[in-house]
Amino acid sequence: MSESKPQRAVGVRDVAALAGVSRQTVSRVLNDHPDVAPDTRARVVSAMEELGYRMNNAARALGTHRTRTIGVLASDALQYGPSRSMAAIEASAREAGYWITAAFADSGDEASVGQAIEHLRAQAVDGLIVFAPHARTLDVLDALRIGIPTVILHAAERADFSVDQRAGARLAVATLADAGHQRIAHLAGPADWLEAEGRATGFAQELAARGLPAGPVFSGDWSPRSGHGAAAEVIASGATAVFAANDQMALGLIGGLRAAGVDVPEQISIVGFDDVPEAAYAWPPLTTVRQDFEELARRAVARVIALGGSGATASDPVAVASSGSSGSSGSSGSSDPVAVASVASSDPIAPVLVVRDSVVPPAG
Amino acid sequence: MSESKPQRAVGVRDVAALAGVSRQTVSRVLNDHPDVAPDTRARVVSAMEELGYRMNNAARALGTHRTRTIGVLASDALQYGPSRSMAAIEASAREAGYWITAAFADSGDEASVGQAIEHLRAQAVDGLIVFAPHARTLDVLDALRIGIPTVILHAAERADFSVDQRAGARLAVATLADAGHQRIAHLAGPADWLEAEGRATGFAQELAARGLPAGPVFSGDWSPRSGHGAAAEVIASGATAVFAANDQMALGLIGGLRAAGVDVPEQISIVGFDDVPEAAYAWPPLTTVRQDFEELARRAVARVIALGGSGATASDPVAVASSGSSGSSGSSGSSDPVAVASVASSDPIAPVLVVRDSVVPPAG
DNA sequence: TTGTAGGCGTTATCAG
DNA sequence: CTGATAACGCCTACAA
Repeated sequence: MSESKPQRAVGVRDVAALAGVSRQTVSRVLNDHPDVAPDTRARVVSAMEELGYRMNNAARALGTHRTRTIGVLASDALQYGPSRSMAAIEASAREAGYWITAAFADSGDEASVGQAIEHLRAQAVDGLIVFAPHARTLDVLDALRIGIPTVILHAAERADFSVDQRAGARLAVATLADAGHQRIAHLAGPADWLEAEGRATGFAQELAARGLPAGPVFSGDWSPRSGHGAAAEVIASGATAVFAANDQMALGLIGGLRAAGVDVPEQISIVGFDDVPEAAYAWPPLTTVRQDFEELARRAVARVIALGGSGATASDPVAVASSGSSGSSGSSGSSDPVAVASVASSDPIAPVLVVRDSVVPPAG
Repeated sequence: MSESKPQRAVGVRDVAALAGVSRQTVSRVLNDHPDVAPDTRARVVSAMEELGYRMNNAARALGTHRTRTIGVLASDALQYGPSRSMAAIEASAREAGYWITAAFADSGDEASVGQAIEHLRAQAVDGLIVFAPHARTLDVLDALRIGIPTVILHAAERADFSVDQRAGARLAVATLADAGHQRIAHLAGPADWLEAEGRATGFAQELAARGLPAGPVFSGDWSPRSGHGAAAEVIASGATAVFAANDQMALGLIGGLRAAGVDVPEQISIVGFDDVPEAAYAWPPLTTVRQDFEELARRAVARVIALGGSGATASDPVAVASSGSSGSSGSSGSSDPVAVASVASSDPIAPVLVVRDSVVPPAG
C-alpha cells in the first residue's frame, strides 16, 4: 500500500528490476531455459509472485510466431461423440499449456467448413484438430492446403486417430449372431459419412465371415427421427435383429417399433453404437458399443503439439498434410526408437461391447 | 513466378508499399476508419488481396490491449442446453469478428471452475461468458473478482440472460392440470442447480395458483439413470402425472416405469423440459418445453462485446461485475433511449410448450 | 485526408 | 551463466 501502483500491468521489465537481473533472464525463467542459476531463478520467481506478474501472450506470440493455441473445428458438435471429444481435447490441451479456440461448422455445408477453417487460420493457431465426418470435409481440407499441422478426427480410417469403427460394428453383429439371429438388418448412418461407412462395412464383413446372408440395410441420418421412421421398413424386411449405427437411431427405432406394436427385444433385438447416457436406462436397456473419446482426444492433442513443436511448418511437407501415418506399413515392429517414440500410437482404438438387455434369441 | 517471394509473411508494410501509401493508411483501412478516400481505400484493398495479406492478431493485440477473443467457460458442456449454447455462441461471435476460446469445467468442482477461469484470464480474453449452473459457481466468480466484462448464463434468474425457467415449468404443469390431473409429481434436477430450482419453483407456483395440492418432489441428477431410478418412488406416490425437470430424466423415467409394468401415458402422464432431439421420437412422443438457446447466445455475445467495446474495464465497477441488470426495477418503461439501446433485452426469454403424446387425462 | 514517430511486452541473437 | 540490442507487426498519438 505504501508504494504508488504503476498504471501499466507489470511486465518482465518490472520483474527484472525487482530481481536485479536483465529482462532476458526473466524471459529464460519464463521459458524454463536450462542455463539459469538456481538462485537466480528463485529470485526471479519470487519477484514474479510479489508483483503478481502475468505473461502477455500477444507479445510472446509476436516474437515467437507461436500462439500456443490449437484450433478445433467441431463439426456436428451436438452429436454425442464430437461433444465428448471436444471437452476431452480442451482438457488435454489445457494440461499441456495450450489454449483451444473453437469453431463450429455444419459438416454438410462445404462453405461453412471453409469459413470456419479460414476463421481459425486467421487466428493464427499453431495447429488444427478437425472433425471430418464427411469425405467432402476432407476434400475441403485438401483444397485449402492448410499450412499448419492438422490432425483429422472422426473420419474413420481416413482420420489420423480413430476408434475402429469396423471392429465395433463387427462386435455388434457378432453378439446378435451369437444369440442365434440369422436375419440381421443394419440401420446405417448417412452414406456420405465416413464413420457410417465404416460401421456398414463392418456389418457386412461380420455377416460374410459367418456365412450369414447379407442383411438389408436401411439408412438414417443419425437422428432419433430417422430411426423412428425406419421402423416400418424394418418390420417389412422380416429381420429379427438390427444393428443401428448409433444409439439415437436405435432409441428412435425402438420407439417406432413399439408404436407399431412390435416388442423389443422379444420380437426384434437391437444393438446400438456409442453408449450414450440414456442407453443404459432406456427400455429395454440398450446393448451397444462404447468408444473411448478421451483417449482419442489425448492422442490428437499430443500429436498436434508434437508436430508444431518439432518445427513442422508450412515448408515441411511431411508433417503438414498430417497424412494418416508415415510408415506403419513398415517391416520391423518398433524399429524406430527415436522420432515418434513418445507420441501416441496411431493404431485405431478398440471399441468395447456393452451388453445389456436389448438382445435375446430370435422368437422363431 | 518472376519476383522472388519474400521469406517473411506480408505485413502492412508490404501492402503500403504496393499501394503507394503509408502503413498508417493501411491500418486505417483495416480498422474501417471513416477518414479514408474511397479510391485510396480501394487501392489498399486490392493490394491486400494481391499480396494475400492477413492481419497479425498478436501485433494488433499488443497495441490495442484487446484480443477480440471471448472466453467461454462451459460447465457441463455435455448436457443438451450448454452444448447448444456453446455452438450458438461461437456462431454469433464469429459473425461479430470475435474468436472463442473455450474451457470446460466440472461445475460441481469449485477448484476446476477456478482453474478454468484462470486459464481464460491468462489468455487475456476481452470478455467472459460463463455457464454457472450452481450457486457455488457464482460464488467462485465473485471470489475471483474478475476484472473483465463477464456475462453469466444458465443460472436461472441469477443469469444475465436466461430462458424463464419458472414460466416453462408452469407451462408444463398447466398442460398436465388442464388434462385433469390432480396428483402431479415433480422429478427435479439437483437441488443446488439454479435452473433446477427455478423449475421446481415454477412447479410449486402453478400448483398453488390452481389450488392443487403441493405434489411430491423427487430429485434426480439430470441423468436418464436417475429418472429410471425414480420410477419406484413415483409409482409409490400415487401420482398420475409427473413433470420431469429435463427430457433425459423424463425418458429414463419412462423406461423405469415400463420396466415396472406401468404404462405411459395411460397410467402416468409425463412432461419433460428441453425438447432434445429424441423427445419427439420416443415412445410415446414426449410433451416438453423448448428453450431458445440461439437467442440466448446472441444476446450474451452482444452484451460481452458491448461491455468490452464501451471501454468497460477493471476500473469500471458498473460494467465489470456484470450485475444482472442495472435498473429494470425502473419507473418508466423505456425511458433510457441512449446507452443500452441496441443491446438485446435482458428480460427472460419465454420458453414454449411442445405438445405431443405423453399427456392424456388421468385414468381414474 | 494522409504521413511521421514512437512504443506495446516478449523473445532471439550475439556478446561477454 | 548473463546481459545488451534489435526486431516482431501493428496502433496511437501528433503533425502536415
